[in-house]
Amino acid sequence: MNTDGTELFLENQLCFPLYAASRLTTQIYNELLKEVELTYPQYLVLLVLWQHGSLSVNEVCQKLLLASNTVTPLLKRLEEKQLLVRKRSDDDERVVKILLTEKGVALKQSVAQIPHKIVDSFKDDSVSLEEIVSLQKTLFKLIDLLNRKQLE
Amino acid sequence: MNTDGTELFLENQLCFPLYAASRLTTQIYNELLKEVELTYPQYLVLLVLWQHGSLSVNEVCQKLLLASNTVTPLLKRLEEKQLLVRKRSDDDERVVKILLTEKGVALKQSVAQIPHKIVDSFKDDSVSLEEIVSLQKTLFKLIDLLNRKQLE
DNA sequence: TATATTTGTATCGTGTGCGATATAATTGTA
DNA sequence: TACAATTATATCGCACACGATACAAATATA
Repeated sequence: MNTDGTELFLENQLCFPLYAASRLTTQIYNELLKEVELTYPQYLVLLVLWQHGSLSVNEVCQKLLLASNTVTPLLKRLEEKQLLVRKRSDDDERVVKILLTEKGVALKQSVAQIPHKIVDSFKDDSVSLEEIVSLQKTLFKLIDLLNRKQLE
Repeated sequence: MNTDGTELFLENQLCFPLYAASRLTTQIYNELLKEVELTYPQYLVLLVLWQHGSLSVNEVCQKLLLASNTVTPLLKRLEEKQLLVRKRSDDDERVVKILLTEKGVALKQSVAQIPHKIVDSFKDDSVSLEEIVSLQKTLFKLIDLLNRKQLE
């Protein structure tokens, strides 16, 4: 294990490929999301709401690893689109609950075919399923590590 | 190989971890870059210029996989900081050449210790060097694949 | 119970990313 | 040589991200 190599590796070859791969993947999503007039971050918010039902702003933040200064405006835009409603909690007046509207619930059907299209986008001999599985595993470990560092 | 599993995997577990890991990693860089008053994208521009010397706007775009609508304002901010100069090429009047100033060249020394600090940030038992190497490899394959799709 | 601290959400300002488009210079072609 | 297509760069508008900060509600503590 070469210390110099490790440093250069992390320096020039880990952060940038993460940055580039993230942008390129998001671009593919955005193309597919165009027809339902959603952005990728908006789609992420809906994904967690479809999965978990009603959540507080803070819970959405936790799931997406984003802060309220990003999530609040995002939720406002989704409320303008009438996909959800923001409602102050009665139990704790600080908490704002996010509730999907009928339109918001219904939208799930309209994006149901996106996973298929994404799979098609990725269909290629250059990256195997095993590699993707391994990639995903390591990414989650990395996220966990970085998330812990951040809270220190 | 389960087709359903693959779809769900790519759908919910590849794009989001890329997005989250990229943001979290960039945040660590930004903290370290604060003292030299650079952002992470600005640092990327300087990295390619330090490595390759004078480049055209288009060459910077190619290296960073960004378009001119992102890179041009980035270069303008770096020019305001007097780290580089933009100069129209004589050969081809469409081309703008980017030249590092003395200050821009000198800044390389000020960020020389960042790789060490990043390595420290990542020092953890949860992710091995082998995993990171494998991660990086797959990311570059993925970038290549996505880049090719984009040009189609 | 008063007050200090913490928590949940929001606001503000700056810097990206990027789709759409514009413009000028160059190249290709009839 | 005209004129169409391409190329390099820039502009504009919008939607994030995020650091810094504000503020009210809840909780902890003296």
